Amino acid sequence: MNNLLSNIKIEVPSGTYLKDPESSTLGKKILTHSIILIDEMGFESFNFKKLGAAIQSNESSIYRYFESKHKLLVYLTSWYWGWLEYQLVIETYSLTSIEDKLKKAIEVLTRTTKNDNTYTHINEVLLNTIVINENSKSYLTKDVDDDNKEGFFMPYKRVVKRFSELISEYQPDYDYPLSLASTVIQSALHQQFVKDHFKTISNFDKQHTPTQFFIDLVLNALTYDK
Amino acid sequence: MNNLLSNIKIEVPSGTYLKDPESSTLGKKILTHSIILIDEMGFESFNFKKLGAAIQSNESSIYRYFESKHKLLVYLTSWYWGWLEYQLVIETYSLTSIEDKLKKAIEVLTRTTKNDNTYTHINEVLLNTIVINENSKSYLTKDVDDDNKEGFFMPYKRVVKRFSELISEYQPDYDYPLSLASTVIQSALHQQFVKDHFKTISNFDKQHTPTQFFIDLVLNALTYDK
DNA sequence: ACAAAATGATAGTAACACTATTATATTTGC
DNA sequence: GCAAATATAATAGTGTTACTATCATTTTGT
Repeated sequence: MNNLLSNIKIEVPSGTYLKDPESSTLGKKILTHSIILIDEMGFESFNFKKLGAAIQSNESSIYRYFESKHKLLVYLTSWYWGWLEYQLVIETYSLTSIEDKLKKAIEVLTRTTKNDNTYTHINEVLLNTIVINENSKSYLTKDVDDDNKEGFFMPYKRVVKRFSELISEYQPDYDYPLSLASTVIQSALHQQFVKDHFKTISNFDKQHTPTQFFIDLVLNALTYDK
Repeated sequence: MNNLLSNIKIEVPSGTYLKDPESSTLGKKILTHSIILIDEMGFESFNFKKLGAAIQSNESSIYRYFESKHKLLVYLTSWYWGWLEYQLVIETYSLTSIEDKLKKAIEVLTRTTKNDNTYTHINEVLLNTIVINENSKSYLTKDVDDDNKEGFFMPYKRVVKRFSELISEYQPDYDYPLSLASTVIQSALHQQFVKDHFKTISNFDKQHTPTQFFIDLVLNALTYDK
Protein backbone atom coordinates (compact mmCIF):
# COMPACT_ATOMS: atom_id res chain seq x y z
CA MET A 1 0.00 0.00 0.00
CA ASN A 2 1.01 3.60 -0.44
CA ASN A 3 1.27 6.12 2.35
CA LEU A 4 -1.44 8.50 1.19
CA LEU A 5 -3.57 7.05 3.93
CA SER A 6 -0.89 6.60 6.51
CA ASN A 7 -2.88 8.27 9.25
CA ILE A 8 -5.71 5.72 9.18
CA LYS A 9 -5.72 3.89 12.48
CA ILE A 10 -7.17 0.38 12.57
CA GLU A 11 -9.88 0.28 15.19
CA VAL A 12 -9.75 -2.55 17.69
CA PRO A 13 -12.51 -3.34 20.25
CA SER A 14 -11.66 -1.23 23.30
CA GLY A 15 -12.41 -3.99 25.80
CA THR A 16 -9.44 -5.99 24.56
CA TYR A 17 -6.87 -3.66 26.12
CA LEU A 18 -6.46 -1.75 29.40
CA LYS A 19 -4.31 0.95 27.88
CA ASP A 20 -4.14 1.58 24.15
CA PRO A 21 -0.88 0.00 22.98
CA GLU A 22 -0.78 2.35 19.98
CA SER A 23 -0.48 5.29 22.40
CA SER A 24 3.11 4.68 23.51
CA THR A 25 6.45 3.31 22.39
CA LEU A 26 6.27 0.51 24.93
CA GLY A 27 2.78 -0.40 23.71
CA LYS A 28 3.98 -0.58 20.12
CA LYS A 29 6.97 -2.67 21.16
CA ILE A 30 4.55 -5.06 22.86
CA LEU A 31 2.62 -5.42 19.61
CA THR A 32 5.69 -5.80 17.41
CA HIS A 33 7.37 -8.41 19.56
CA SER A 34 4.31 -10.34 20.66
CA ILE A 35 3.67 -10.99 16.97
CA ILE A 36 7.23 -12.17 16.47
CA LEU A 37 7.22 -14.35 19.58
CA ILE A 38 3.80 -15.93 19.06
CA ASP A 39 4.76 -16.72 15.48
CA GLU A 40 8.04 -18.26 16.65
CA MET A 41 6.90 -20.33 19.61
CA GLY A 42 3.13 -20.64 19.23
CA PHE A 43 0.50 -19.14 21.50
CA GLU A 44 0.69 -21.88 24.15
CA SER A 45 4.41 -21.42 24.80
CA PHE A 46 4.22 -17.66 24.62
CA ASN A 47 3.88 -15.68 27.85
CA PHE A 48 4.35 -12.15 29.17
CA LYS A 49 7.55 -13.04 31.00
CA LYS A 50 9.21 -14.09 27.74
CA LEU A 51 7.79 -11.06 25.99
CA GLY A 52 9.18 -8.83 28.73
CA ALA A 53 12.61 -10.36 28.26
CA ALA A 54 12.41 -9.89 24.48
CA ILE A 55 11.66 -6.19 24.73
CA GLN A 56 13.86 -5.56 27.80
CA SER A 57 10.83 -4.56 29.74
CA ASN A 58 8.99 -6.02 32.68
CA GLU A 59 6.17 -8.54 32.80
CA SER A 60 4.24 -6.23 35.12
CA SER A 61 4.43 -3.38 32.62
CA ILE A 62 2.85 -5.53 29.92
CA TYR A 63 -0.04 -6.31 32.25
CA ARG A 64 -0.79 -2.58 32.30
CA TYR A 65 -1.68 -2.86 28.61
CA PHE A 66 -3.34 -6.26 28.42
CA GLU A 67 -5.04 -8.01 31.28
CA SER A 68 -4.32 -11.47 29.86
CA LYS A 69 -2.55 -13.14 27.02
CA HIS A 70 -5.94 -14.20 25.71
CA LYS A 71 -6.99 -10.56 25.33
CA LEU A 72 -3.73 -9.79 23.58
CA LEU A 73 -4.52 -12.55 21.09
CA VAL A 74 -8.00 -11.12 20.60
CA TYR A 75 -6.43 -7.69 20.08
CA LEU A 76 -4.03 -8.99 17.44
CA THR A 77 -6.61 -11.01 15.53
CA SER A 78 -9.07 -8.10 15.68
CA TRP A 79 -6.43 -5.80 14.32
CA TYR A 80 -5.88 -8.27 11.48
CA TRP A 81 -9.58 -8.40 10.58
CA GLY A 82 -9.83 -4.62 10.82
CA TRP A 83 -6.87 -4.28 8.52
CA LEU A 84 -8.28 -6.87 6.12
CA GLU A 85 -11.62 -5.08 6.03
CA TYR A 86 -9.79 -1.95 5.08
CA GLN A 87 -7.93 -3.73 2.28
CA LEU A 88 -11.23 -5.17 1.11
CA VAL A 89 -12.88 -1.77 0.95
CA ILE A 90 -10.10 0.16 -0.75
CA GLU A 91 -9.32 -2.54 -3.29
CA THR A 92 -12.91 -3.04 -4.42
CA TYR A 93 -14.14 0.54 -4.08
CA SER A 94 -13.13 1.88 -7.45
CA LEU A 95 -14.24 -1.14 -9.47
CA THR A 96 -17.47 -0.68 -11.37
CA SER A 97 -18.50 -4.19 -12.41
CA ILE A 98 -19.93 -6.22 -9.58
CA GLU A 99 -18.29 -9.37 -10.91
CA ASP A 100 -14.91 -7.63 -10.76
CA LYS A 101 -15.66 -6.47 -7.23
CA LEU A 102 -16.58 -9.97 -6.15
CA LYS A 103 -13.48 -11.48 -7.71
CA LYS A 104 -11.25 -8.83 -6.20
CA ALA A 105 -12.84 -9.42 -2.80
CA ILE A 106 -12.10 -13.14 -3.02
CA GLU A 107 -8.56 -12.33 -4.03
CA VAL A 108 -8.06 -10.03 -1.03
CA LEU A 109 -9.51 -12.62 1.33
CA THR A 110 -7.64 -15.65 0.03
CA ARG A 111 -4.30 -14.41 -1.28
CA THR A 112 -0.93 -14.63 0.43
CA THR A 113 -0.52 -11.60 2.67
CA LYS A 114 2.05 -8.95 1.76
CA ASN A 115 3.49 -6.43 4.18
CA ASP A 116 1.81 -3.05 4.39
CA ASN A 117 4.35 -0.35 5.20
CA THR A 118 1.69 1.94 6.59
CA TYR A 119 1.92 0.22 9.96
CA THR A 120 5.58 -0.02 10.79
CA HIS A 121 5.17 -1.70 14.16
CA ILE A 122 3.05 -4.55 12.74
CA ASN A 123 4.37 -7.25 10.45
CA GLU A 124 1.28 -8.27 8.53
CA VAL A 125 2.87 -11.38 7.05
CA LEU A 126 3.69 -12.78 10.49
CA LEU A 127 0.33 -11.64 11.80
CA ASN A 128 -1.34 -13.56 8.99
CA THR A 129 0.46 -16.75 10.00
CA ILE A 130 -0.65 -16.13 13.58
CA VAL A 131 -4.22 -15.78 12.38
CA ILE A 132 -3.88 -19.04 10.44
CA ASN A 133 -2.51 -20.90 13.45
CA GLU A 134 -4.18 -19.23 16.42
CA ASN A 135 -7.29 -17.36 15.32
CA SER A 136 -9.73 -20.09 16.26
CA LYS A 137 -8.30 -20.16 19.79
CA SER A 138 -9.59 -16.63 20.27
CA TYR A 139 -13.21 -17.82 20.07
CA LEU A 140 -13.13 -21.55 20.81
CA THR A 141 -13.39 -20.92 24.54
CA LYS A 142 -16.06 -21.18 27.20
CA ASP A 143 -16.23 -17.35 27.27
CA VAL A 144 -17.14 -16.86 23.59
CA ASP A 145 -20.59 -15.58 24.31
CA ASP A 146 -19.37 -13.04 26.87
CA ASP A 147 -16.53 -11.93 24.62
CA ASN A 148 -18.93 -11.70 21.71
CA LYS A 149 -21.29 -9.48 23.71
CA GLU A 150 -18.35 -7.20 24.41
CA GLY A 151 -17.88 -6.86 20.67
CA PHE A 152 -14.54 -8.64 20.47
CA PHE A 153 -15.46 -10.40 17.24
CA MET A 154 -17.05 -7.46 15.45
CA PRO A 155 -14.06 -6.88 13.17
CA TYR A 156 -14.22 -10.49 11.97
CA LYS A 157 -17.98 -10.38 11.59
CA ARG A 158 -17.76 -7.10 9.68
CA VAL A 159 -15.48 -8.69 7.11
CA VAL A 160 -17.94 -11.56 6.70
CA LYS A 161 -20.85 -9.13 6.34
CA ARG A 162 -19.12 -6.92 3.80
CA PHE A 163 -18.19 -9.90 1.68
CA SER A 164 -21.70 -11.33 1.96
CA GLU A 165 -23.09 -8.01 0.72
CA LEU A 166 -21.01 -8.30 -2.43
CA ILE A 167 -22.31 -11.84 -2.85
CA SER A 168 -25.91 -10.66 -2.50
CA GLU A 169 -25.32 -7.81 -4.87
CA TYR A 170 -23.97 -10.21 -7.47
CA GLN A 171 -26.76 -12.71 -6.93
CA PRO A 172 -29.71 -11.33 -4.89
CA ASP A 173 -31.58 -14.65 -4.97
CA TYR A 174 -28.89 -16.65 -3.25
CA ASP A 175 -30.07 -18.02 0.10
CA TYR A 176 -26.77 -18.34 1.92
CA PRO A 177 -24.66 -15.22 1.41
CA LEU A 178 -23.38 -15.09 4.99
CA SER A 179 -22.67 -18.80 5.16
CA LEU A 180 -20.83 -18.71 1.86
CA ALA A 181 -18.85 -15.68 3.00
CA SER A 182 -17.78 -17.22 6.29
CA THR A 183 -17.01 -20.52 4.56
CA VAL A 184 -14.62 -18.81 2.15
CA ILE A 185 -12.93 -16.67 4.81
CA GLN A 186 -12.56 -19.47 7.30
CA SER A 187 -11.58 -22.09 4.76
CA ALA A 188 -8.96 -19.81 3.20
CA LEU A 189 -7.13 -19.88 6.54
CA HIS A 190 -7.59 -23.62 6.94
CA GLN A 191 -6.34 -24.32 3.41
CA GLN A 192 -3.14 -22.42 4.12
CA PHE A 193 -2.59 -24.61 7.15
CA VAL A 194 -3.37 -27.79 5.23
CA LYS A 195 -0.98 -26.81 2.47
CA ASP A 196 1.83 -26.42 5.01
CA HIS A 197 1.16 -29.39 7.28
CA PHE A 198 -1.16 -31.93 5.65
CA LYS A 199 0.19 -31.83 2.10
CA THR A 200 -1.46 -35.11 1.10
CA ILE A 201 -4.88 -33.53 1.30
CA SER A 202 -4.04 -30.35 -0.59
CA ASN A 203 -4.35 -29.62 -4.31
CA PHE A 204 -2.47 -26.34 -4.29
CA ASP A 205 0.77 -25.67 -6.09
CA LYS A 206 2.21 -22.93 -8.31
CA GLN A 207 -0.48 -23.40 -10.95
CA HIS A 208 -3.38 -23.97 -8.58
CA THR A 209 -3.92 -21.29 -5.97
CA PRO A 210 -6.48 -20.96 -3.21
CA THR A 211 -7.66 -17.75 -4.86
CA GLN A 212 -8.48 -19.58 -8.11
CA PHE A 213 -10.17 -22.39 -6.21
CA PHE A 214 -12.38 -19.98 -4.26
CA ILE A 215 -13.23 -17.82 -7.27
CA ASP A 216 -14.44 -20.94 -9.09
CA LEU A 217 -16.32 -22.11 -6.05
CA VAL A 218 -18.14 -18.84 -5.41
CA LEU A 219 -18.92 -18.00 -9.02
CA ASN A 220 -20.30 -21.46 -9.68
CA ALA A 221 -22.35 -21.32 -6.50
CA LEU A 222 -23.90 -18.05 -7.67
CA THR A 223 -24.32 -18.79 -11.35
CA TYR A 224 -27.57 -20.61 -11.92
CA ASP A 225 -27.87 -20.34 -15.69
CA LYS A 226 -24.62 -19.98 -17.50
CA MET B 1 -27.32 -47.78 13.25
CA ASN B 2 -28.37 -51.34 13.88
CA ASN B 3 -26.35 -53.85 15.83
CA LEU B 4 -25.60 -56.26 13.03
CA LEU B 5 -22.13 -54.79 13.01
CA SER B 6 -21.71 -54.36 16.72
CA ASN B 7 -18.32 -55.99 16.78
CA ILE B 8 -16.67 -53.44 14.52
CA LYS B 9 -14.06 -51.60 16.56
CA ILE B 10 -13.12 -48.10 15.46
CA GLU B 11 -9.37 -47.99 14.96
CA VAL B 12 -7.49 -45.17 16.59
CA PRO B 13 -3.78 -44.38 15.99
CA SER B 14 -1.90 -46.46 18.55
CA GLY B 15 0.53 -43.71 19.51
CA THR B 16 -2.28 -41.70 21.07
CA TYR B 17 -2.63 -44.03 24.05
CA LEU B 18 -0.29 -45.93 26.38
CA LYS B 19 -2.80 -48.64 27.14
CA ASP B 20 -5.83 -49.27 24.95
CA PRO B 21 -8.77 -47.70 26.81
CA GLU B 22 -11.18 -50.05 25.05
CA SER B 23 -9.47 -52.99 26.77
CA SER B 24 -10.79 -52.40 30.30
CA THR B 25 -13.73 -51.03 32.24
CA LEU B 26 -11.63 -48.23 33.66
CA GLY B 27 -10.46 -47.33 30.16
CA LYS B 28 -14.02 -47.15 28.90
CA LYS B 29 -15.05 -45.05 31.88
CA ILE B 30 -12.23 -42.67 31.03
CA LEU B 31 -13.61 -42.31 27.51
CA THR B 32 -17.24 -41.94 28.58
CA HIS B 33 -16.58 -39.34 31.24
CA SER B 34 -13.84 -37.40 29.50
CA ILE B 35 -16.35 -36.75 26.72
CA ILE B 36 -18.96 -35.58 29.22
CA LEU B 37 -16.51 -33.38 31.13
CA ILE B 38 -14.81 -31.81 28.11
CA ASP B 39 -18.23 -31.03 26.67
CA GLU B 40 -19.34 -29.49 29.97
CA MET B 41 -16.32 -27.41 30.90
CA GLY B 42 -14.28 -27.09 27.69
CA PHE B 43 -10.88 -28.58 27.03
CA GLU B 44 -8.90 -25.84 28.81
CA SER B 45 -10.68 -26.30 32.14
CA PHE B 46 -10.71 -30.06 31.87
CA ASN B 47 -7.94 -32.03 33.59
CA PHE B 48 -7.18 -35.55 34.77
CA LYS B 49 -7.73 -34.69 38.42
CA LYS B 50 -11.32 -33.65 37.73
CA LEU B 51 -11.80 -36.68 35.51
CA GLY B 52 -10.47 -38.92 38.30
CA ALA B 53 -12.97 -37.41 40.72
CA ALA B 54 -15.82 -37.88 38.23
CA ILE B 55 -15.14 -41.59 37.78
CA GLN B 56 -14.05 -42.20 41.40
CA SER B 57 -10.65 -43.20 40.21
CA ASN B 58 -7.21 -41.71 40.55
CA GLU B 59 -5.40 -39.16 38.43
CA SER B 60 -2.37 -41.44 38.32
CA SER B 61 -4.43 -44.31 36.94
CA ILE B 62 -5.62 -42.17 34.04
CA TYR B 63 -2.01 -41.35 33.19
CA ARG B 64 -1.50 -45.10 32.66
CA TYR B 65 -3.86 -44.82 29.67
CA PHE B 66 -3.00 -41.42 28.25
CA GLU B 67 0.30 -39.65 28.69
CA SER B 68 -1.28 -36.20 28.38
CA LYS B 69 -4.63 -34.55 28.01
CA HIS B 70 -3.56 -33.48 24.54
CA LYS B 71 -3.20 -37.12 23.48
CA LEU B 72 -6.59 -37.91 24.97
CA LEU B 73 -8.07 -35.15 22.81
CA VAL B 74 -6.31 -36.58 19.76
CA TYR B 75 -7.68 -40.01 20.68
CA LEU B 76 -11.24 -38.73 20.96
CA THR B 77 -11.16 -36.71 17.74
CA SER B 78 -9.51 -39.61 15.89
CA TRP B 79 -12.22 -41.91 17.14
CA TYR B 80 -14.79 -39.45 15.82
CA TRP B 81 -13.22 -39.32 12.35
CA GLY B 82 -12.87 -43.10 12.30
CA TRP B 83 -16.50 -43.44 13.22
CA LEU B 84 -17.53 -40.85 10.63
CA GLU B 85 -15.54 -42.64 7.93
CA TYR B 86 -17.42 -45.78 8.79
CA GLN B 87 -20.78 -43.99 8.53
CA LEU B 88 -19.66 -42.56 5.20
CA VAL B 89 -18.77 -45.96 3.82
CA ILE B 90 -21.82 -47.89 4.93
CA GLU B 91 -24.31 -45.20 4.00
CA THR B 92 -22.98 -44.69 0.48
CA TYR B 93 -21.95 -48.27 -0.30
CA SER B 94 -25.23 -49.61 -1.57
CA LEU B 95 -26.12 -46.58 -3.69
CA THR B 96 -25.64 -47.05 -7.41
CA SER B 97 -25.83 -43.55 -8.85
CA ILE B 98 -22.71 -41.50 -8.24
CA GLU B 99 -24.77 -38.36 -7.76
CA ASP B 100 -26.73 -40.10 -5.00
CA LYS B 101 -23.48 -41.26 -3.41
CA LEU B 102 -22.07 -37.75 -3.47
CA LYS B 103 -25.22 -36.25 -2.01
CA LYS B 104 -25.41 -38.89 0.69
CA ALA B 105 -21.76 -38.31 1.55
CA ILE B 106 -22.38 -34.59 1.98
CA GLU B 107 -25.37 -35.41 4.14
CA VAL B 108 -23.31 -37.70 6.39
CA LEU B 109 -20.55 -35.10 6.71
CA THR B 110 -22.74 -32.08 7.39
CA ARG B 111 -25.82 -33.31 9.22
CA THR B 112 -26.56 -33.10 12.92
CA THR B 113 -25.03 -36.13 14.62
CA LYS B 114 -27.34 -38.79 16.06
CA ASN B 115 -26.30 -41.31 18.68
CA ASP B 116 -25.10 -44.69 17.51
CA ASN B 117 -26.03 -47.40 20.00
CA THR B 118 -23.28 -49.69 18.77
CA TYR B 119 -20.77 -47.96 21.02
CA THR B 120 -22.37 -47.73 24.43
CA HIS B 121 -19.46 -46.03 26.15
CA ILE B 122 -19.27 -43.19 23.61
CA ASN B 123 -21.91 -40.50 23.25
CA GLU B 124 -21.51 -39.47 19.62
CA VAL B 125 -23.67 -36.37 19.99
CA LEU B 126 -21.48 -34.98 22.75
CA LEU B 127 -18.37 -36.10 20.90
CA ASN B 128 -19.56 -34.18 17.86
CA THR B 129 -19.89 -30.99 19.90
CA ILE B 130 -16.38 -31.60 21.24
CA VAL B 131 -15.13 -31.94 17.68
CA ILE B 132 -16.88 -28.67 16.76
CA ASN B 133 -15.34 -26.82 19.71
CA GLU B 134 -11.97 -28.48 20.22
CA ASN B 135 -10.92 -30.37 17.08
CA SER B 136 -8.67 -27.62 15.74
CA LYS B 137 -6.77 -27.55 19.04
CA SER B 138 -5.60 -31.08 18.32
CA TYR B 139 -3.53 -29.90 15.35
CA LEU B 140 -3.00 -26.16 15.87
CA THR B 141 0.10 -26.79 17.96
CA LYS B 142 3.86 -26.52 17.50
CA ASP B 143 3.99 -30.34 17.43
CA VAL B 144 1.68 -30.84 14.43
CA ASP B 145 4.37 -32.12 12.15
CA ASP B 146 5.64 -34.66 14.69
CA ASP B 147 2.11 -35.76 15.54
CA ASN B 148 1.31 -35.99 11.85
CA LYS B 149 4.36 -38.21 11.23
CA GLU B 150 3.09 -40.50 13.96
CA GLY B 151 -0.16 -40.84 12.02
CA PHE B 152 -2.37 -39.07 14.54
CA PHE B 153 -4.36 -37.32 11.84
CA MET B 154 -4.77 -40.25 9.48
CA PRO B 155 -8.42 -40.83 10.42
CA TYR B 156 -9.26 -37.23 9.55
CA LYS B 157 -7.24 -37.33 6.35
CA ARG B 158 -8.88 -40.61 5.36
CA VAL B 159 -12.32 -39.04 5.57
CA VAL B 160 -11.13 -36.16 3.38
CA LYS B 161 -9.61 -38.59 0.88
CA ARG B 162 -12.68 -40.80 0.66
CA PHE B 163 -14.92 -37.83 0.10
CA SER B 164 -12.54 -36.40 -2.51
CA GLU B 165 -12.65 -39.71 -4.36
CA LEU B 166 -16.41 -39.43 -4.67
CA ILE B 167 -15.94 -35.88 -5.94
CA SER B 168 -13.45 -37.06 -8.57
CA GLU B 169 -15.69 -39.94 -9.56
CA TYR B 170 -18.56 -37.52 -10.10
CA GLN B 171 -16.40 -35.01 -11.97
CA PRO B 172 -12.99 -36.40 -13.02
CA ASP B 173 -11.91 -33.06 -14.56
CA TYR B 174 -12.20 -31.08 -11.36
CA ASP B 175 -8.85 -29.70 -10.22
CA TYR B 176 -9.45 -29.37 -6.49
CA PRO B 177 -11.15 -32.52 -5.17
CA LEU B 178 -9.10 -32.64 -1.95
CA SER B 179 -9.42 -28.93 -1.29
CA LEU B 180 -13.15 -29.02 -1.87
CA ALA B 181 -13.48 -32.06 0.38
CA SER B 182 -11.56 -30.51 3.25
CA THR B 183 -13.37 -27.22 2.81
CA VAL B 184 -16.76 -28.92 3.19
CA ILE B 185 -15.71 -31.06 6.16
CA GLN B 186 -13.99 -28.26 7.99
CA SER B 187 -16.58 -25.64 7.21
CA ALA B 188 -19.43 -27.92 8.30
CA LEU B 189 -17.93 -27.85 11.79
CA HIS B 190 -17.33 -24.12 11.68
CA GLN B 191 -20.87 -23.40 10.48
CA GLN B 192 -22.29 -25.31 13.45
CA PHE B 193 -20.24 -23.12 15.74
CA VAL B 194 -21.27 -19.92 13.94
CA LYS B 195 -24.93 -20.91 14.13
CA ASP B 196 -24.65 -21.30 17.92
CA HIS B 197 -22.44 -18.32 18.78
CA PHE B 198 -22.32 -15.79 15.94
CA LYS B 199 -25.95 -15.87 14.82
CA THR B 200 -25.70 -12.61 12.90
CA ILE B 201 -23.43 -14.19 10.33
CA SER B 202 -25.43 -17.38 9.83
CA ASN B 203 -28.17 -18.11 7.30
CA PHE B 204 -29.31 -21.38 8.78
CA ASP B 205 -32.76 -22.05 10.22
CA LYS B 206 -35.39 -24.81 9.99
CA GLN B 207 -35.78 -24.32 6.24
CA HIS B 208 -32.13 -23.76 5.42
CA THR B 209 -29.76 -26.44 6.62
CA PRO B 210 -26.00 -26.77 6.29
CA THR B 211 -26.57 -29.98 4.33
CA GLN B 212 -28.63 -28.16 1.70
CA PHE B 213 -26.08 -25.34 1.53
CA PHE B 214 -23.19 -27.74 0.99
CA ILE B 215 -25.03 -29.91 -1.53
CA ASP B 216 -25.72 -26.78 -3.60
CA LEU B 217 -22.16 -25.61 -3.21
CA VAL B 218 -20.55 -28.89 -4.24
CA LEU B 219 -22.90 -29.74 -7.09
CA ASN B 220 -22.54 -26.26 -8.58
CA ALA B 221 -18.79 -26.41 -8.23
CA LEU B 222 -18.75 -29.68 -10.16
CA THR B 223 -21.39 -28.92 -12.78
CA TYR B 224 -19.81 -27.09 -15.66
CA ASP B 225 -22.59 -27.30 -18.25
CA LYS B 226 -26.02 -27.54 -16.86
C1' DA C 1 -2.19 -69.83 46.56
C1' DC C 2 0.82 -66.88 44.40
C1' DA C 3 2.88 -63.87 41.11
C1' DA C 4 1.98 -60.46 38.00
C1' DA C 5 -0.60 -56.80 36.55
C1' DA C 6 -3.69 -53.05 37.42
C1' DT C 7 -5.15 -49.50 40.23
C1' DG C 8 -4.87 -46.18 44.08
C1' DA C 9 -2.78 -42.85 47.32
C1' DT C 10 0.35 -39.45 48.32
C1' DA C 11 3.86 -36.24 47.54
C1' DG C 12 6.43 -33.42 44.80
C1' DT C 13 7.97 -30.23 40.83
C1' DA C 14 8.57 -26.72 37.44
C1' DA C 15 6.07 -23.68 34.95
C1' DC C 16 2.15 -20.70 34.24
C1' DA C 17 -0.86 -16.81 34.52
C1' DC C 18 -1.51 -13.77 37.06
C1' DT C 19 -1.81 -10.12 41.51
C1' DA C 20 0.08 -7.00 44.85
C1' DT C 21 3.27 -3.90 46.48
C1' DT C 22 6.86 -0.88 46.45
C1' DA C 23 10.50 1.57 44.02
C1' DT C 24 12.29 4.28 40.36
C1' DA C 25 12.17 6.70 36.16
C1' DT C 26 9.94 9.93 32.97
C1' DT C 27 6.71 13.27 31.60
C1' DT C 28 3.71 17.18 32.37
C1' DG C 29 1.82 21.36 34.16
C1' DC C 30 2.88 25.61 36.01
C1' DG D 1 13.17 24.45 37.33
C1' DC D 2 10.52 21.71 40.18
C1' DA D 3 6.88 19.23 42.19
C1' DA D 4 3.14 16.28 41.12
C1' DA D 5 1.41 12.96 38.27
C1' DT D 6 2.11 9.20 35.46
C1' DA D 7 4.59 5.37 33.47
C1' DT D 8 7.59 1.75 34.02
C1' DA D 9 10.43 -1.59 36.67
C1' DA D 10 11.55 -4.83 40.29
C1' DT D 11 10.41 -8.22 43.37
C1' DA D 12 7.69 -11.35 45.72
C1' DG D 13 3.92 -14.11 46.17
C1' DT D 14 -0.40 -17.17 44.98
C1' DG D 15 -3.19 -20.77 43.39
C1' DT D 16 -3.37 -23.88 39.65
C1' DT D 17 -1.83 -26.88 36.10
C1' DA D 18 0.15 -30.80 34.00
C1' DC D 19 2.49 -33.74 34.96
C1' DT D 20 6.35 -37.41 37.47
C1' DA D 21 7.85 -40.53 41.00
C1' DT D 22 7.24 -43.73 44.49
C1' DC D 23 5.07 -46.92 47.11
C1' DA D 24 0.88 -49.38 48.71
C1' DT D 25 -3.10 -52.05 47.77
C1' DT D 26 -6.29 -54.64 45.04
C1' DT D 27 -7.51 -57.62 41.23
C1' DT D 28 -6.62 -61.20 37.95
C1' DG D 29 -4.86 -65.32 35.78
C1' DT D 30 -3.17 -69.88 36.42
